[in-house]
Amino acid sequence: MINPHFSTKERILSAAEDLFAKSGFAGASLRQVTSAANVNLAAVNYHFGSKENLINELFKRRLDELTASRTAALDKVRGTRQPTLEAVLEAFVQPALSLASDRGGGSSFVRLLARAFAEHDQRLRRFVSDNYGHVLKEFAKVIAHLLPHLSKDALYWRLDFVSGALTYAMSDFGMIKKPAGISDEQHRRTAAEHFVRFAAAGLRAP
Amino acid sequence: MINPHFSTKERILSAAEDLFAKSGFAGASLRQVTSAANVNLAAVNYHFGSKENLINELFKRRLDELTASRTAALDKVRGTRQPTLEAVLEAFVQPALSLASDRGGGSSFVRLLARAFAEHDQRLRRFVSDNYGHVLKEFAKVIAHLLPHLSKDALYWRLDFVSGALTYAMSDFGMIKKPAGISDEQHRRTAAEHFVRFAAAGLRAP
DNA sequence: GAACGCTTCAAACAGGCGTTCGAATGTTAG
DNA sequence: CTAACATTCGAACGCCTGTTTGAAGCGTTC
Repeated sequence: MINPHFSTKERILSAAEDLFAKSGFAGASLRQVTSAANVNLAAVNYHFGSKENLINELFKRRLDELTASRTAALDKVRGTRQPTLEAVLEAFVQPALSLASDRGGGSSFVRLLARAFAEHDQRLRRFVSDNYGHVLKEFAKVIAHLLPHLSKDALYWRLDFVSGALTYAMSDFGMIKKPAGISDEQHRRTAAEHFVRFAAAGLRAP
Repeated sequence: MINPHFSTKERILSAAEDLFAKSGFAGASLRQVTSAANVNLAAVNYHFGSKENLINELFKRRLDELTASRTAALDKVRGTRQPTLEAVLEAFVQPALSLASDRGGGSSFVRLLARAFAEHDQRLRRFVSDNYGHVLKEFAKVIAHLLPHLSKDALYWRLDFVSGALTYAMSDFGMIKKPAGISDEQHRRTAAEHFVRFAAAGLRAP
């Protein structure tokens, strides 16, 4: 399961991602993680200091990547002459989708994100919103500009619905919904198309 | 916090609901639960058999209530001459909202539902879908009838987005989004209005 | 080769976990 | 009052938790 060529630190991160996604942060123990990573138990505290810090590093690794490619995609859309709502949404979804399809185990992380959102653990929520909230604000600004008729309140609610829809839909990827005989890549593309269409219409609601 | 007039069993259920919503099923211990409920530790295993069974009973108590009132609301809508999509969505959301506003602590349960959704614990998912999936199917049928132009696939995806958006938004009720000086009841009503409008438009997307 | 820093290791730590047990207590029926 | 039952209680069970410790294994540098 875990590639032995990777460093101890990376193997711990990968195994932790998988196990936390499967059993939750409290549900998966460090012994399970280190055993899956083929690593000594004490390695976690040596490399990460504590279980809690391991969780933070885990999010940092993926979210840095995710927000970077989201920012890039958004800038690209902004550069075009007439940005459409669909294009902005695409810029938001596509990076998450390619993360989920990453061979490096990003699909577990997508489920982990959904879990983190459901948890009302203030510490984790704070960490995420502090470090990555600004990207979401950028998207909100562009979308607000594209929907000038919408009140601040309504926009706020609808953006929340959009992120909820995305989070939960993504957390199911590869679980139950994929029909047999369709490639992962194709599955994700149709997922993205459905989502963008749905979200754009919802945001444009009268 | 916990009403001492209630029976041991009920106090355990209430305390468990709160604590599990706050810390997760693995994160909250029976000692925390029984201590919050002002009840002896052994009472849980005496009344419920095990922690796992306590969790099941917890869901049963609320979901029975929720699905019953959803079914009633749907039947009412079905009885009208020209059911609108908005009315059907209202029938789906309103029972969840009044559960969340229930003085009996239903608001914790709403967050618990969001958590259960995010957990990919097969046991729990199975329990929920086995016992309450038929109500969702009823809603899906009515909505499908109202949107005849939609393919089965598209409908499936969009219903998933809708439930994701709802779950996610509801899990935040009373947390950060409520502006000061607005009553809970009013807050929930505007939430429902925003949601129905958003979801209806998304479902109707071209 | 000795000394160094970095990493791994087995073992142990104190503490919390779900569950079980037998005695004590409370409640109901004859 | 007594017998029978239901519930509560404190204590303990064995197991698992995150973390710490000190020694052992390394490759590098003097």
